[in-house]
This record gives sequence, structure tokens and C-alpha cells, in this order.
Amino acid sequence: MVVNVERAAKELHGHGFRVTRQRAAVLAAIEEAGCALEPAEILKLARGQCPELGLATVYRAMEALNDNGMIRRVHTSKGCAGVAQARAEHGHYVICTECGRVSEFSSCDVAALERGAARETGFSITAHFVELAGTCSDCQRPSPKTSKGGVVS
Amino acid sequence: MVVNVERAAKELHGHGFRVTRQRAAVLAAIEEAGCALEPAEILKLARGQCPELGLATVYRAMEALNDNGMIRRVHTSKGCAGVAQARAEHGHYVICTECGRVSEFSSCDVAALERGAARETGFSITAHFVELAGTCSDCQRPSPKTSKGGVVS
DNA sequence: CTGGATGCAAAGAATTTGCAGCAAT
DNA sequence: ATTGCTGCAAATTCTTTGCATCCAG
Repeated sequence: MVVNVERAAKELHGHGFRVTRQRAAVLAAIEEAGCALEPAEILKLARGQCPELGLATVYRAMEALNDNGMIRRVHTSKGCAGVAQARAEHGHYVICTECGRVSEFSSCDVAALERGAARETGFSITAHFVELAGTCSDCQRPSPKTSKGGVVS
Repeated sequence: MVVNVERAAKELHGHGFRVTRQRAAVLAAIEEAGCALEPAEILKLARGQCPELGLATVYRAMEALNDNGMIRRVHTSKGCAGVAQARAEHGHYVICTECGRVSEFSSCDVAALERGAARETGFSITAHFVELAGTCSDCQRPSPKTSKGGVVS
């Protein structure tokens, strides 16, 4: 997983951002969690790698990472403060209702959908936001012993 | 438009909620605006009908109306505090990027989409959230003189 | 009448900002 | 060496709550 963090570091660097220990820790936390994380949760997790990390820095790191398309906001009924790693350039999330794990999918063929909506509303559709919910492969099994990526208590 | 507010009142009443002047004003404001409204904006608009209305009441009214499925949260990149009227039982929004107007559409055939996502992620999809953005019929016209439903300044 | 709803103000959260020192390049 | 980044704490902003009073049913 650290591999990806390194790739991300290069990415950040390429955009003129500095790669600090704090940002790496935040990114690693988000990546390893595998589920939507809120600022406070990120702080808690990332402090494992960077104890002096402050909450304000988490917010600032989130902004930097978000602007560079490395993380993306997750909008749930419970709130929209959470973020998750963005693997693909264009992707959408599926959130597990059991363990909170977030997966990404990119096979979004919304053409038909957009056509229908356009017909129904008269709008000219230019963008779409899709988010699905369901149960992940682990939680579909009878005894979800392996509930990895669980929410940070 | 008031017609709908009356229908809504009956609905509220049926669920054991009282229909107060405040709630009617909030509902009417949301309905007439035609675009996503935030608490503060609702307050401003609804005070036209109910001057003593307080912000706390707006929050409480929003909760009541939301619980009854009469309004729905609108999740945009700018924030998720806005709400809009829910016309259909199951519906999704299209938001105009020009004037902010919100329309609803229900022809959401996401079956194929869900299948693709399921294949890609291994999730068993049970719910979907879709929101589209584009330009409404008015704003598509050369001179959008009739930019009704504009955002509350 | 009666209990849910409201207004106001105070309490709590969540997020942003200012600034001096630190550290990545 | 520069200049952006960080931590801390204060400042904002957003939302929720407590309570006496009010009004819809």
C-alpha cells in the first residue's frame, strides 16, 4: 500500500506541493482504512505515523489532496465530511452498509439515465454524481469475521 | 403552488405532526424557490410569510419535513446543507449550474449501472444515489431573461 | 385544555484563520 | 536559504438544546 502513497507523493510534488510527513501520514491513513474517514478519524489514525499532527493540518491536507484529485468526498445520509481515496480519474463509490468499506467503480454508463432525465426535465445534462450502497463481498458471507476496514471507533 | 402546500399539510397532519404557520412558511419557501435552499436562505424567504420565524425552528421544520419525505437533501460539491422539495416518492435531482434551479426526475434506470458496479467491486448493491448537473431549459436559451428560481442573494 | 411547537439565547460542534517557528527542496 | 507547511489557539460558522410561553387540535 505504501507503494501507492509514493506514487501519490510524486503526484503532489509534480503539482508544486511539498510532500511532508504529515501529508504522507494522512494519505496513508485514508488509503489503509478503505472506508470513508472524517477529519477527526484521519487525525487519530494518522497520528500513528505522525504523533504531532494537528487537526488543522488534516483539514489543510484534505484540501490539498482533494484539489489534486487524490481523495474525494463521500456523501452519505449521515453526513458529507468523509473522504476516501480516489483510485481512478473518474470514479464513483460504493459504500458497504455493514462495515462502511468504500470501493470505487468506473464502469458508469449513465448515458441512458441522462437521456431519460433530460427528457423528463428539459435540462441539458453535463455532469453526474453517482453513489451506490450495498454490502461488500466480505459482509455478504454468512459470518463476516473478516470485517476489515471497519470504521474507526 | 399553495395547493401543494396544503397537500403537504395533510400529509404532515396524517403523520401526527402539527401544521403550524412556521412549517407552512418553510415548506412554501422551499417549494416556491425551485432551487436548493440552505437553512439561512429558508429563514430569509419564509419570514416573508412568518416574520417571527426563528432559525432554530427552520432546522426543526427541516427535520420534520425530511422525515416525512417532503423535502430531500441536495448534495453538491459546495456543501450538503441545502434541501429541495421532494415531488415524487423516489426521485433524484438535476441541478442547473447556471441558476441553481433544481428539478426532479424519476426515470432512473440504474439496473445496468448497478450490474456493472457489482461486477467491478463484488458488492451487492441495494441502494443508489444519483444527482445530475446541467443547464435548465431557461438557461439554455441565448438570453436567459427568465432566470426564475434564482438563488437567494 | 394539553402537549407539541416556537423563540430566544446559550451551548456545542465543526471548520477556518493568524502567526511564529520548522523543514522540504 | 527560501518559502511553503505546521502546530497551536483564537475566531468563525453551523447546528443543537434548554426552557418558558404559545397555539393547533
